[in-house]
Amino acid sequence: MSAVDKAFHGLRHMIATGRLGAGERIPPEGELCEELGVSRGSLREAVRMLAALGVIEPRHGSGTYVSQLRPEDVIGSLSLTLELLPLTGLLEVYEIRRVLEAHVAAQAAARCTPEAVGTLFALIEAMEATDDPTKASELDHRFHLEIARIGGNPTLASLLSVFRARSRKYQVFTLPEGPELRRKSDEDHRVLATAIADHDPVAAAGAAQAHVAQTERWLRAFMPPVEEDDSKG
Amino acid sequence: MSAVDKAFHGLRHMIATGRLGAGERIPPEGELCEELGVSRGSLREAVRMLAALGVIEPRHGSGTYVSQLRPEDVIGSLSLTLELLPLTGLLEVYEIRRVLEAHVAAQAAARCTPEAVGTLFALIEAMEATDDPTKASELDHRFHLEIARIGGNPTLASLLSVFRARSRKYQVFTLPEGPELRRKSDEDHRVLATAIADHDPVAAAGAAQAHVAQTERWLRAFMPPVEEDDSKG
DNA sequence: GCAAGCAAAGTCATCAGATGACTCACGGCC
DNA sequence: GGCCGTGAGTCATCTGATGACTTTGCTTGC
Repeated sequence: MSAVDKAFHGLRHMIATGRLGAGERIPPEGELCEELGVSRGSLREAVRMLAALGVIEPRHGSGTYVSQLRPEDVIGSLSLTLELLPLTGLLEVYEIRRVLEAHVAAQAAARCTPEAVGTLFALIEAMEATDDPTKASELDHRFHLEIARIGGNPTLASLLSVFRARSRKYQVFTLPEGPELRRKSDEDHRVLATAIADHDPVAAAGAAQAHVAQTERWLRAFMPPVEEDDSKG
Repeated sequence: MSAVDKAFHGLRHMIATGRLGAGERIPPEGELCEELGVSRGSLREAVRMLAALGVIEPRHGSGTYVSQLRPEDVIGSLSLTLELLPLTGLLEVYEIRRVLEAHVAAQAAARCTPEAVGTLFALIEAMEATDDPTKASELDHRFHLEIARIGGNPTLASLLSVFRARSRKYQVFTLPEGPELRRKSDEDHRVLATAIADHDPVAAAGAAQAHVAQTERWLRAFMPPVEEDDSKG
């Protein structure tokens, strides 16, 4: 076993067995090097691996801390790499989204509160009011995130969040056909939110599935290639 | 932006834009250091991060290669960290599994071929024939993997594979009640495989969902803590 | 007594150099 | 023609040194 592997599995084991708890600061590099029997360089590579996977978080000048180990911490690590998949992968992701969005919509319909319904319709109105495609996309994301939150499964919510981020890269609303697509999308949102407000899981699931399928059809039809994405260079 | 971040995003960008294609060998460390303007140490940390995420793969003495960028390459990176989540996270994973296993079962019922049916029943018989809980667990895994494969969505198949691995860590079959649980599990498998063979998506989805829910109930009931897992030290 | 600012220790970040280990292809040798 | 050694290329690891950042605690001035 290589030195980096030794350090990686050693650290992971410390966390798995509870010796290092969530949120806790891990020993400084020097101590860990001695305990694990590797050099600082190898240890740092192992630390970076776990950091990329959302398990630990180094803070310059302070120390390295175990993350909260919430589902979104670990699942969020996919967001940086899922968009590297080729397009066939994206279409497969849409199939998963159809199923899961339908499920969370049904769950949300069964569990939603009046306040949650208020939030949903507020987001819809904000979406309909704006002309900025970027802002609309952001509000769309928050709308679906809110439904997933109401659904009551944080792991599922973060998984869908990652999948949506992959889809959102394609910015379908900025196309010439954008306004028309947005109008249809806004309609879908109202149908979905109404079904949730009515506590009608079947209608909500159907509306969610149809909405995802619609987006997927647009994407198949226009298929704009994604090239650059470093908006925050 | 830190040196490691610069190297990480630089490499990721090269892959995202197609400058480095799937399976291709990336330039040696020295060249990349010069191009990205970082030291070898920082570059290596970035390489390790991408390797942990399943995007690239260093081979000692040969070079560093971009992975095939298949869905399982990227999604498989979750398998090392998902088991670090606390138990509440595991139960949330089961909810996702219920939905997705039901979906793939339905898809498999719609798409399955006679050969695939033969494979399924062969696995079932092997499962029923063995007394070794570990081997039974392995065959169980292959059985569900085969259904997911028939379902036709590799991304979904690898996602479910990761989720099942998390559940399998709990080794429910090694409990005193193991034999009885296995008998019930084998029954479930026959019902599921029969529904798929009959091209009955509704029955298949129901059987799959019931099977996952059953496993989940056992886990809630017995809840054996997971401590160690370094079988391959 | 208190608050602002400063100083020092602790920690991670980065770089540079050197050596070892492994892979692979080329060419000589049998 | 096949086998084997050899050397170039590449990644793996260690060591040492320096810089940057955070945190803490103390000093200083009011």
